[in-house]
Amino acid sequence: MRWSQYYLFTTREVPNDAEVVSHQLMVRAGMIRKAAAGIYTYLPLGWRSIMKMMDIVRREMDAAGAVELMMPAVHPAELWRETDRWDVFGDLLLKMKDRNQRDFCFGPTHEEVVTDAVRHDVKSYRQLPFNLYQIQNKFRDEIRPRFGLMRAREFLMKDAYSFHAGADSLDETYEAMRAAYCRVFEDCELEYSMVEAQSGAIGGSASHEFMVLAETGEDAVVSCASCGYAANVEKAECRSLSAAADRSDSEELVEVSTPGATTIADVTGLLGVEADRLVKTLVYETEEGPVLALIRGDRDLNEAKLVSFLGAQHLKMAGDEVVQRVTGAPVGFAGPVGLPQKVRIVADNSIRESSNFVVGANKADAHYTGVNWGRDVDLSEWTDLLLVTGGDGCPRCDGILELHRGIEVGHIFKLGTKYSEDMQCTYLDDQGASHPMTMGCYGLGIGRSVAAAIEQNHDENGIIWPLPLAPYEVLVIALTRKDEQVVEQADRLYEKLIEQGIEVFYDDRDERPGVKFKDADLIGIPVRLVIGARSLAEGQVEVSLRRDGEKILVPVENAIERVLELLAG
RNA sequence: CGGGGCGUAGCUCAGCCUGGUAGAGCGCACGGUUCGGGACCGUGAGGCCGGAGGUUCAAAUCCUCUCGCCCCGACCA
Repeated sequence: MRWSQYYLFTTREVPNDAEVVSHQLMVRAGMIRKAAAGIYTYLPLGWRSIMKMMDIVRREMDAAGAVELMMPAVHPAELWRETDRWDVFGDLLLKMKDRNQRDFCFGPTHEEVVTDAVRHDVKSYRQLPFNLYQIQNKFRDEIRPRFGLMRAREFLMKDAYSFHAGADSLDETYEAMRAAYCRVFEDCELEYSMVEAQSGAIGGSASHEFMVLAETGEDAVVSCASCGYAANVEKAECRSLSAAADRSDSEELVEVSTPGATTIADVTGLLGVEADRLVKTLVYETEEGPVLALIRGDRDLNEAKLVSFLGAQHLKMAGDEVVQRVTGAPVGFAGPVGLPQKVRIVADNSIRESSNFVVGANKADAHYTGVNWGRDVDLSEWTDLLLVTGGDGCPRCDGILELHRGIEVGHIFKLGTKYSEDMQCTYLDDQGASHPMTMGCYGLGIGRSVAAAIEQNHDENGIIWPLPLAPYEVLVIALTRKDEQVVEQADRLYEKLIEQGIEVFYDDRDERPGVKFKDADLIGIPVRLVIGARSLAEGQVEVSLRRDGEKILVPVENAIERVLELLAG
């Protein structure tokens, strides 16, 4: 493709609404254009990379035995009401009405639609298993779309759904999908990590996320270098923390005055104790009333763990009024001892084995010291509520966990029978007995993967495409339009490369060399072939890789050969 | 949705505090000089200052309301 005939406009300025580097570079390189918050046009150059990603995903899905189909983007509300998700998904569902005021939504995911199709078509265990996938625009009315394609409201996703007669069959497909996802991200040359994950709103039992490691990732993951354990911090476990306080339980319960000390830092400063001697008391609201959660003062609580322990539908930090009502004190002085009313208390294992803690006294400007479980307060509900972080002990071996940031580019779930039960998607077994089908589902963010690739592959001058995702493989630059020799040779080499089946982009614009080099760096095409008057006078052209920039002068007649060599790696 | 910030030319921004008829750089068009890492000179086009209402002789500027966008939190491929 000749640039002069293409639709590509780069910019020098970084757009004022782009925060992360992949977003900035995609806009500057003329790959995407924003239509509204989280809603983008994929411009021709961007669309090519997106299509490359889709091709890779298709190839691996097909190879893993999945079958492609295309489901509607618009879903009737009735299907979503069958699983209750019309309400559970909440405002994330982009809803609309048709002319008859019937409710519809734009599909954010397709469990309902695919299950509806399957329950009509499939009746027998003999027809199982199968795995259906599509690549389609999804719609989620995100509370906060951001970072360009990283969290968009309309975004391309590959979603697959497998149906089985029983868990063993699901396990096989799940494993095949896991392997296929690994191949996809390896094919893209991305540095990624598969981690244990929380299954979230989609539901189900086991689930794994595929994380591209990047500073700007919105997720945190921990991993163990010794045994390979890796998990999203939402899900991660760790070895029990070493006992924080002495075990003597000799100290007496004493109320101490702590005026204005509403934070852990305030209290440790005032009392001269370490933060791990404090117990943080967090007040949460659930649909079944308030709950207190206790955790060691130097650590954070993992709300996902609390939710699943409580089995709650909704969980949020209590507001000031609720805290006042439940503890009888303003925010900052809550504690488990001497509460004005009976409240459910859940305590983290991190504080179970230790004693002589400091807690809030449930009145303004006061804390207790020397608190001991059993003697001063009875705690019956113990569980793991810890938000694991770097430096914690690996739960599987004696290694130490490292903390990384990651971009969630894929997520696979064992759904079990959650949807098939709600929607009566059943089959008859060989005894003629009816069972709900066992399901799996497998999502992969197309645009997000491309954005993640840029996060991982760029420098101060622009994108450095991994070859498999590059919009074109080779960029031919005619450094000037004024020199007939240069133009003639560049045209010829461009045609030759096309004949070789190479995807080649040709900068044939009448621009100054500096502009062309800057743009070349920005759009990041992996292999560059420069034809300039100076070297051509000596019968040479210049071949280089975007990644290292090292320029090799080669005789014109060897140029194609060298380019092919570089492409081959 | 809570907290913060911003809407002025295609892009990045100044002007606003202290009201007086709209600015710069880049980009774009034309002419000229240039031509291996975003050249230079000249000329020019381009803005109901996000929208509505109000105060005022006079509003980009002050006030009210609205819409949009961005950042921090809960959500997720």
